[in-house]
Order: sequence, then structure tokens, then C-alpha cells
Amino acid sequence: MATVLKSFAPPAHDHGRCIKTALVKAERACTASGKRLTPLRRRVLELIWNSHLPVKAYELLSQLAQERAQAAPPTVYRALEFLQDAGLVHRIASLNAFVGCGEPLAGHVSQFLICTRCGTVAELAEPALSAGIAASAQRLGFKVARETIEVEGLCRDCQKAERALTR
Amino acid sequence: MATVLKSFAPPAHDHGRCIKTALVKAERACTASGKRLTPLRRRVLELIWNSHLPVKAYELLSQLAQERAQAAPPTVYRALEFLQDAGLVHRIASLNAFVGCGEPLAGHVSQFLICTRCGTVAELAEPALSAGIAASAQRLGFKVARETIEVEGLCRDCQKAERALTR
DNA sequence: ACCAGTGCTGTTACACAGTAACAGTCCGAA
DNA sequence: TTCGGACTGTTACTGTGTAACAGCACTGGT
Repeated sequence: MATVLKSFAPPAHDHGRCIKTALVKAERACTASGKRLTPLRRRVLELIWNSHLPVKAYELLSQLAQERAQAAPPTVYRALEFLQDAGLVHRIASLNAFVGCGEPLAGHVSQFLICTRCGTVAELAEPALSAGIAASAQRLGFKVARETIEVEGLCRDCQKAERALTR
Repeated sequence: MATVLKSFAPPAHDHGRCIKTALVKAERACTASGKRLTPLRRRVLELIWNSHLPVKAYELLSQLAQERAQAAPPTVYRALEFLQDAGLVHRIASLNAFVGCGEPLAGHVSQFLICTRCGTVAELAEPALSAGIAASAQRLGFKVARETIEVEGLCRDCQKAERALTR
């Protein structure tokens, strides 16, 4: 059976480590594929990794604008496009928002659990799900190019919190 | 094994029938649940069913504006919100667009195959996929409330067309 | 008959999301 | 040196979606 690669980040953890390792992995992924992680792109990636919450493009823009006055929408969107192509960042369509990818080097599926209460996002990597989709598609003669799985619900902690409220 | 409820609509079919049955089902669903399918809402639903292609909100707006001069964004978005809540229409997040739901009375999952070449959308209803997602989620203690599956690729006809081009 | 409440639509005015197109800059290769 | 390509700056715009308030019709209670 397929295994879950990631889990929800615990409410309190050494997030500095998260950021650092994400950036190191990003450097590696880029040098490996001959892509250029410029200061701007690096900075945007860093801002995205500031939390495990999905970030909106215009939030990034306003943060960025505090450092470089010239920042405009294309500044952010171009960096985001690069980061997506490089597999370093995922776009969550149902939220119009972006999250860092924990496994930039692994095959890039797009499977997310989104907690509607605390907002955090966990990335799945379930080959079984992709396989199921491919099988269903094939029955209709459909050839899959890209899959988007976005599941909304409540993470474990938020279920507890909800129960505590109604008790 | 789960079965596919819908397939891609053949390029040429009696689409008048599609529209008519969709509206009849909608009436039924609304009276059954005590919701009001007002003329405005009915008209928006009709416009959406004009094709099996996903429709953008502002396309709907401009079509609507030819009939009622007062139509403004909230006019359309409110109708769409109602139709979604009533299970008559799906929003496709990755396209910012809307399609009619073929089975408004059945349980409302949200599984789509989207052909990137011709733009048509087919709705799936695979309990096995939902079950797989629920199982993966549960392993993380996550409680699923809503799932979004949007698969991009090529439908059978468009694969043929592509092959014909490169031959 | 009157009133209050509710549900639907009209209206204005925004906020947020994303892109086109052109202009500079920098850097490495021919 | 000069050319081309990759990156960023800059302006201006289109597209997507919502807040907030106003009116109006209907319904149910008094």
C-alpha cells in the first residue's frame, strides 16, 4: 500500500529548520537542473516557507515591497512561475494560493489536505490515488497529463478543538 | 469496481435534450428541497447548459446583460452560489469556470476530466477514488469535508486529432 | 389592515488575481 | 566588440470576486 510522505506540521516545531532545509533542497534542485535561483526567486521562496500556510500572491507582494520598493505584480508572478516550473512550489487552485513543496526532487504530483479551520496544508504523495485516477480516465479513453487533488476538511488538532467547543 | 456515470459528450448530439432534461431535473431537485429556482437562476443555469464547456462568470454576465440591462457581477455570482449550493452546478477551480452537474440528486462529489485541447469537461463519479482519498486522509487523522479532483489531459477524440497532425 | 421579518435582486464601489507589452540591464559566447 | 538570451523594472490593463447598502415582494402574526 502507498505511504504518506508528509504529515501536518505540528503547531509548534522548529520552523527555522524547515525553511533552511527547504532552501538547501531548492539550491540543489536548481543546480542539478541548471536553473538559476536568483536572489529575488530565493527570497520569494523564503517568504512562502515562512509558514506552512498557503500564501496569496499579493501578500507576498506586500511583504516584498517592504524590501524592494519596485516590486510589482509581475515581479511576484514571474518568481512564482519559475518556482512552480522548478517544482519548488505548488499552486493551490481552490485557494488561489501557494505553498512550498517538501519534496522538490520527487515526482511532482499535486495532492493536498487543507484544513479549513487552521488553514494549514499537508501534501500527500499517494501513487495509489494517481493510479486510480489514471485507471478511471483510461476507461474513457482519456490521457492524463496533470492531476489536481485538493481535499478540504479538518486536521486532527482542529477536530479536537471543535469537540472541546461543543462539549 | 466503481463505474463511470458520465462520459464525454460526443461532438454532435441532441444538445437541446441535454438542456431540457437538465432544467427538469433542476426543477425537481429544487422543489424536493424547498429551494426557489427563480427566473434569474433558471436563466443562468440554462446559459451554463448551453454547452458542455466550462463557462466563465463574466461570459455569463455579458450574455445576461443582453437580456437584462441591470445585470452586474453580483447578479451572476449570487445565482452561481445558489446553483452550487443546490448541487446544480460545479465550479472548476483550476479554470475559474462553471459547468452544469448531470446528476444533481446523486451525492455530490467533484471529479472532472478536462481536455486541454477542446476544453470539454467530463464528470466522474468514482466512489473508489473518494474512498482512497478518505483512507489516505484518515491515516493522518484528517476528516474529509469536500474533495476536488481535476484532471487535465486529452480526450479520446483530441488524441486522435493530435496523432493525425504529427503523422 | 398593519407590521415585521425574510428572501431576492439592484446598485455602487472596491479589493484581489493575473497578464501583456515594452524597456533596461547584465553576462557569456561568437 | 557585438549579439543574444535571461532576468528584472515599469506601466497599464483585463479578469475574478465581494462588501455594503437599498428597495421590493411576499408571508405570517397580531
